[in-house]
Amino acid sequence: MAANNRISEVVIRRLPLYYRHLESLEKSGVTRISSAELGEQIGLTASQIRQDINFFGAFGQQGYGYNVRELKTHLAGILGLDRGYHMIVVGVGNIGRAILNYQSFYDRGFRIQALFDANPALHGTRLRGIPVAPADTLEAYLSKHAVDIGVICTPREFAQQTADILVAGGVRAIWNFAPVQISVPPQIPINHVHLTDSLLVLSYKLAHSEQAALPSEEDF
Amino acid sequence: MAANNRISEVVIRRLPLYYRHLESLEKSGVTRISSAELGEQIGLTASQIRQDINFFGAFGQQGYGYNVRELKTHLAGILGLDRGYHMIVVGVGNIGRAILNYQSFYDRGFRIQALFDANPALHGTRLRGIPVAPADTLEAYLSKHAVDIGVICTPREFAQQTADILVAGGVRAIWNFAPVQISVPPQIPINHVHLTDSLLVLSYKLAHSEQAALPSEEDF
DNA sequence: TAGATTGTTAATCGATTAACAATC
DNA sequence: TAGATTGTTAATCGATTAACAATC
Repeated sequence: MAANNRISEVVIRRLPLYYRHLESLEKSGVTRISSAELGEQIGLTASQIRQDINFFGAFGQQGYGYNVRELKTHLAGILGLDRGYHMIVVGVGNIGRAILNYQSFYDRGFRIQALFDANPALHGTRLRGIPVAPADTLEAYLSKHAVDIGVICTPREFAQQTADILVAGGVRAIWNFAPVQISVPPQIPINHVHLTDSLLVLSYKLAHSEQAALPSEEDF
Repeated sequence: MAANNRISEVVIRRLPLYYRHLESLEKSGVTRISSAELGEQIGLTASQIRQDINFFGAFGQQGYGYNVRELKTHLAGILGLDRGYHMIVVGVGNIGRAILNYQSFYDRGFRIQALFDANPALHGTRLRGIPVAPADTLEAYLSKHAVDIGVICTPREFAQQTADILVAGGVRAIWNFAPVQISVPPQIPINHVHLTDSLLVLSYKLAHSEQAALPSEEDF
């Protein structure tokens, strides 16, 4: 599906935005939309939206625009949401639990099969119905189960070794929340979520915003 | 500090990476580094690094490179980390707690003063020493305390109204974790953390990776 | 000093926007 | 059909890379 050859990263990163917005349009009962309307709603130009979509195919219709449900379905396919994914989460501290609680992941086909944690108090318990196994049983688990996405929510010092075990065990992609750089073989897609980076960008904007000039250092 | 006029977003988003890397170099005892070495280590060209840094000033020295500690200090200033920020977190579910547990935010000057939650069981308790107040006391709290950054970790349906209260109460920037689009006045910097987007990008990459062609649909 | 490496300008590359013929 | 809006090519804009003189 999809003429995928070398789509640029900036385009790929806009796809989830398109997808989310189409989902919400569909929920509101909107059945068709033009690139101009869509652009206005999500803050992009109509040109850019048409360009982006046309990297993958001609899903619109001249004189009409796009069928919301149809375009959404195409995007789901392009994003790989038309298949199911098996996920495991290693480390069920707060971030691990936050992910577990995201119902929308489940709805989009991302199924968490198992949880792993070093804390013995959690072993044998279930969180949201999913069993928590000892972290040192991860390797054995992977030898018996096919896992698509491994989510790393361990403390930073265990992140790399966890990634190594995941990759050796055949996990096909890594989603890393540990605040440390992790290296994996180049064919394994990996996404890092650096919360700190997001906060520092916000800090930059705050420090350089108009308002920033006015208030004094500390007013507490 | 800093010739800040209209630095492009892509440059700004690289600053935290530079900063984090310099921190780690400093910890390892590295005192000087050239743009070529730095580029190799973080995967950018030497040219790009020099360009990025020079938007803010000439912090290097010909024939020598950059002094790690000095450049880090400059970047801290540029990012606004040389001042302290007062933060509050609204909603202390898993994401709220995860943020609370990020020691590194505290170390960089982001101080969480207060927590708010709708759950009565939490009222009057403390998490990591920080008191949890009822969500409906947020407005009163803001009338008495100056807050720089408001972190929204509420369920999606309360996110916009929380943002409205924060902005009306004088909060200067918003960090939003609720999976919904929030609107605030244009002068208020806002950063959205969309975990779903990150997962969908990973899904895209997995669906279009080399390996993806080989395995069958479901092998479980 | 000679060697190294920055700061900065110029050249290239890629992404966005504009324009318009095709067509529903 | 006439009007609307896509798909797509061309023009513009911006970001990255290359090059090199300045200088430590």
